[in-house]
Amino acid sequence: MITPAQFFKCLSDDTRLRCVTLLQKEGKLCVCELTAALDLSQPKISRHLAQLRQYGLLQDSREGQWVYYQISPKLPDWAFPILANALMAVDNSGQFTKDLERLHHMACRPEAAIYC
Amino acid sequence: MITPAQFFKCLSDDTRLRCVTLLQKEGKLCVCELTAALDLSQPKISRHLAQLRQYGLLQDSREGQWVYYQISPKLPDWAFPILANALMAVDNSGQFTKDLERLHHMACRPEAAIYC
DNA sequence: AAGTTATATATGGTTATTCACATATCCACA
DNA sequence: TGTGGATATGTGAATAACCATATATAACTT
Repeated sequence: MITPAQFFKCLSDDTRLRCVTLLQKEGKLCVCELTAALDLSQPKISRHLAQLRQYGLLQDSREGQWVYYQISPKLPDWAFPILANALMAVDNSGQFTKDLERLHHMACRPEAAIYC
Repeated sequence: MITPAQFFKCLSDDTRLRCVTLLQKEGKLCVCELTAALDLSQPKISRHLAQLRQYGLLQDSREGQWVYYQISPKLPDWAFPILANALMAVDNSGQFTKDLERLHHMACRPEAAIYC
């Protein structure tokens, strides 16, 4: 089980924090959506997601071609309030707002792929 | 001003997390009290405290021979709930309990120095 | 002023983190 | 079976973090 220090280390990198707070807000996103939202290279995102998955903070699930990530529901009880507070900490920040905008304006999001 | 990622990095090391949560619980402690409570070398504690001070998470104040540290009251608003949750996360853990015990059984704590 | 205690920093070595670039794997679909 | 999009990983380099030991500063005491 993840320790508090390990948990905070997961949130101590800007790329990881942006991924986690986006997932906290949006529920479930695939790698390509996170790549578009954060405007970073796919390998970079993928590595950080793997790290978060290995610590047990994220859970992945494959749906055909896409791998979706979400906050793991199996986290210890103390973790969830901290995630909620982390979201409040970054909400209203310019960075987070831009990430959300890029996500919502993304062309051909997988869930909407049928319309492309 | 400290960023959320920097703030979480402060809490991502076990030594720093133990210092911060002890201070969160006890209010104000000097270096020698923290050294006794954590049962670690004084330079190690001092370096981590300096780091926390430089990020603005802790505030120091000299009182004669002793330098006291406390959680900085000047932290951004989002930081305080996270600190409260961090305390809940480590509370009831064996480590935190032992740290508190060592602190309370410490011989000649500065505040009680007159009785030594 | 000298000695003692409390605290801070400097140095050097080891390990961990992060990144960019290239490449590999996995899956869907033709 | 092959092609392309989505995701993962291997590698090497730059940087940062951490630790132990030794040393330095600061203040109180006698």
